[in-house]
Amino acid sequence: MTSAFVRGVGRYATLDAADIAVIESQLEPQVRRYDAGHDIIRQGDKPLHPYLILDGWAYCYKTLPNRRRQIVSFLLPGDVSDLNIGSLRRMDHSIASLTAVTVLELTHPLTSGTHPGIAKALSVRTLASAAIQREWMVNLGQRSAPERIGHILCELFHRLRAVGLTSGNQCFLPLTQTDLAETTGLSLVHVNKRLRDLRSADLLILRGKILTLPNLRALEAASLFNPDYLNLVDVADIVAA
Amino acid sequence: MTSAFVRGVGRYATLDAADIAVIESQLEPQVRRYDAGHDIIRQGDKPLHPYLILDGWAYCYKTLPNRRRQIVSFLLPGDVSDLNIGSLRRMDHSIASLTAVTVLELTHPLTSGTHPGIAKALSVRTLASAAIQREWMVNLGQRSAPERIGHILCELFHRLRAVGLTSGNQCFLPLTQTDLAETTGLSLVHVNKRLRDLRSADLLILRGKILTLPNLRALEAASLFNPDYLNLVDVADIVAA
DNA sequence: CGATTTCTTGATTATTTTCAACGGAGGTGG
DNA sequence: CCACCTCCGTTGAAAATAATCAAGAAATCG
Repeated sequence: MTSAFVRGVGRYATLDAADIAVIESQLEPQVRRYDAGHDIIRQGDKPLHPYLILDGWAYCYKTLPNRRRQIVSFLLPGDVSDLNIGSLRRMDHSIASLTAVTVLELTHPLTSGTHPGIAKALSVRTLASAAIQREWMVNLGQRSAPERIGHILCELFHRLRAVGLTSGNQCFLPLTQTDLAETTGLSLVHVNKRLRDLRSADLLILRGKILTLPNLRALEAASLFNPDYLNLVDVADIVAA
Repeated sequence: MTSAFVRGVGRYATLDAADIAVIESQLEPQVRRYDAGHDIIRQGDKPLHPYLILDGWAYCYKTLPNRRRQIVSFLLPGDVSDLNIGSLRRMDHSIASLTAVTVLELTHPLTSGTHPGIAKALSVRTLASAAIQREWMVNLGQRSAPERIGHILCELFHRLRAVGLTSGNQCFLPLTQTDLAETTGLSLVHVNKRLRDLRSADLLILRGKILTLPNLRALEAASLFNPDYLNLVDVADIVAA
């Protein structure tokens, strides 16, 4: 259970033995599980505390009065939701589970200055999320439909690989085309058609919920994808070198 | 000089006399001025420290290899750029001045845990930026062209009003139509035409660099704008109540 | 197995971009 | 002071891109 924390968060700062002991001793009571497809917290609710994803996929979204939705981020194992969220009066967005998820509720002792190593690691992780959000704005504002779709798939693949959740050129991808549409700001029908183009250009295979990227470099090039913004320490790249 | 700090940041947390003394004693050496239209730090550079805007407008942007640009945020007086930015290897975005700006460089003593009141106020401010970024994603992904343009103008007006930079229904707006295009992810030509529509619907007047909103409520409604996400403590609303 | 969700496709319509051109404002140097 | 230049705003027309509408096929789930 600790492993997702260390994999996802410990990577960005040195956690000493005392830090890890704190995490382990405080883990048990604050771990929660949610089934797939449930809201964990809703837009308008009073915020409680940040969450660290231990296992499964979650996502953040905002709803407009006209019922349209925009997915604003994905939370993968090791990811953290907004750290100081407790300071706000109301949630400006909802967080929901995409698959069954296990989360760690980050109650005060873990995020406060009492354990500087942990707090530092968490805040660097938050900074990484901010960089991802900026890149998503570029995606939504400046890239064409096929580029947007390819870009988000490249991003997810890189992020999953960094936490050991890929195998070869494959990963689990629990997204429907509707989810992809709400992520990329495109209509469902358009996502379907551009996905077909990418498939027939042999840039991806999407069957069941398994995504295969037969030629990651080519998809990256076609999507104007550059992984620098992710600030990942990529295990696969280290091993390959 | 302290006033912009207290107006923009002190609003979100209680700063005690000692905090304010620290800020004032450390202000002088770290204040810098930039002329309009200059990069303060560039994508790819090694990050130095966060900035607090004391006066003037700055903005953050990302450039794609194909020369297209996306503006990802505006920094108004009292706003802070990413706090822990020093932890990253390279800037994922550039920061530039739109007008002449005065900034406070937030060197370590101000952001560290040594002055918890200041650190808290700054981190709440960062959280507010994250909420704004999420709303921008909704803007880019889910709103139509006229809604996008109206929405960003409403946002800027509210943010300026919250720091006392509006007078009546007017404010200074140093943006060209090209800037608006790079913010909203639209082409320059299209921004020009939708702006004309908004003008002829009497929802805005834009002459020189003065923006007038004769009917803010109507523009908000037309743009699906709801100010909750800004988490502002709005002086004008308090006075009006 | 039936019911529901998800995926797929074609046709039509709407929105947005691109291309091309011109006018005005403001600054610079002769 | 005027000629010139550049940046900014404006407009019309054509082309490209994406949304909407409608309907049927495939997959998934109790």
